This record gives sequence, structure tokens and C-alpha cells, in this order.
Amino acid sequence: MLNIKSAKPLPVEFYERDTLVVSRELLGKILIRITMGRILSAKIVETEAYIGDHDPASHSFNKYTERNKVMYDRGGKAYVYFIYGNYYCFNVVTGKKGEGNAVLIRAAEPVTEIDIMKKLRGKTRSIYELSNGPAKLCMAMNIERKIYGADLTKKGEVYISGNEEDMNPEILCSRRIGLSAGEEYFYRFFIKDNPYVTKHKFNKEVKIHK
DNA sequence: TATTCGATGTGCT
DNA sequence: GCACATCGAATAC
Repeated sequence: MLNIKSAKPLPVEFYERDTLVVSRELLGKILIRITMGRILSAKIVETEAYIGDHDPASHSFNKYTERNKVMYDRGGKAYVYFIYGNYYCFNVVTGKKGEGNAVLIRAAEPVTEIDIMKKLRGKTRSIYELSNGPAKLCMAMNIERKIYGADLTKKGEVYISGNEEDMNPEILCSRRIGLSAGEEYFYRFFIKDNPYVTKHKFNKEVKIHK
């Protein structure tokens, strides 16, 4: 049985690897957010990789700025950015210091404190829509600007733990959602048939990943 | 059910 | 000034 209170953060070595490997291995892991005196948690079911050196969709493509600087830190840091005037998106930095890579956490399946997540999200049609999108996930787990730069390898206000109950989920990959560049890369990964994954036409244009 | 469109504000050129 | 790793309501069919 999954025990959230005793769950240990994944170590630096997990994050300091190839971005695509980390991106798919994050599937099934548990995102934990300590906030409002509660332990919110959700199983990661959908991710996207963004790789600085060749990927025009990455915020770190050919540039180091005030916004993306944490992407150049070592793997295991949190990169949170504000988008479309309303929303936050949560990323995990991957690889070694100086590389500029990250994995966007696009969707997760609520595990604990689901009632709190419902309150944070406001009106939603079903439980499947609480966190099936990067900005929805941030709303449901109270992730915003002050999480920028947080160390996910420490048991702080946000971290990610392993999940013995879901060690080898069946994974599909597709193009990434919402881009105007880098559409050719199949850098989106998600758990097959999981109802908490974002609904999108790309779900039908997939490749089987191993 | 599928597609379009407006809200919103910040970072970057 | 403009683009933007989105969302959800409104519209079209």
C-alpha cells in the first residue's frame, strides 16, 4: 500500500540522466505537494520533454534568460512559468548543470486530498478533469511562482517519489500539444488507457514506446 | 462531437 | 508590441 507520509523523494541521480528517459520514467511516479497543512499527491500520467540543444519548442532553445535560468541548473529542480496571462505550468529540470533541459508534467491522477484539489479547481464536470492539463494540474496542487527553483530531491513543499504499485506502466508517445515549432518530435509520453490523460487527437496518432 | 475564440499579463525582442 | 508548452465557454454541425 502506498504510504504518502513515508514516501522518499527520488534522488538527484534519477533526474541527472537523458531527458527522454526521465520523461517516460516519471510516468507512474507520485507528485507530492505540501500546502495548506495538507499532503496533496497525484500519480503522473502524462509528460513532455523539452531539450535545449536541438528543440525549437524549448524555452531554453539558443537562449539563457531570467525566466529559463533554472533550466540550466542540475536535474531535480522545479521550473515553473506563467503563461497566457492566467496559468502556471510545472516542469522538472533534467540532466547535468548547464544543459538546459526540462520535462513538463502535463497530467496526473489525484491520489490524496482530492477534496482539496476540487476546491482549488472550482467547478469541474468530473474527477477526470481535475488535473488533465498542465495548468489544471498546477491549479489543483496549488503550484505557482514561488515553487520556481524548488529542490525536488528534498522533502520540501514539493517533491516526487517512486511508486511500487506502478513500476512499469504501458507507455505511448506522440507529438507534443500546443506548439508552433518542434512538432516533428514525438516527445510526449503518457500511460496507455489512463482516463486522467489529456484528451487530444494526438492520442490516436501514437507510437508504441518499447 | 469538433472547432473556434476570448481572457489575460508577462517575458522577450 | 507580440507571442505564448492553456482553459473553458460558445458556436457550428
